[in-house]
Amino acid sequence: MAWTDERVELLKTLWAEGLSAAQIANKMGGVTRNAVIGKVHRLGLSGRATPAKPQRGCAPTAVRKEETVVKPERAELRPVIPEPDSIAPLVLDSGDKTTVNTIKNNMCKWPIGDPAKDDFHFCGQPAMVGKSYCSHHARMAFQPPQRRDRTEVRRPAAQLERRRAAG
DNA sequence: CCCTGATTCGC
DNA sequence: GCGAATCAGG
Repeated sequence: MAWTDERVELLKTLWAEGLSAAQIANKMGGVTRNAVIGKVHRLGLSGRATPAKPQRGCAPTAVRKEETVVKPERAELRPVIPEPDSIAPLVLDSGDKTTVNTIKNNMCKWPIGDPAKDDFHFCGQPAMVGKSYCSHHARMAFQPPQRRDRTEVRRPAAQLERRRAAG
């Protein structure tokens, strides 16, 4: 399937409409979301409605606004990568928060805060049946095994073989 | 696991 | 120029 003028127009239109690359690819047919994204890039349409995102590589450097970055004490928000059934034992006594003593079997056990501190608690959202986390956190917990170290993942030789096998 | 866009690089 | 594979993040 080639990118005819009409198809490019449609692409630009849908992209401007706010549809995702996958949605556009699905609508147009004959192309995958990768093809759509690739084309979008070549057309210089990237960026769209996703401003607050430093692309990738986590190297923001400059571009800093003091008016939005205000964090006096950030001691919480620290996923410690727990295990589905063995959250580290910890103190309790809090009442309001979903602590180790108030959490139920059907509540999300995603830890929030530092297990060594008093404000440690759990997500507490309704967890999926048979799971220990809510749908959102359940996905987060599965991320690790996918990719972790990537010092030399861009090895041409490694990709080369993959290319020839699938390409 | 599902998804999103971003990037690379052989073709 | 194209787009699969992959990355990075949610």
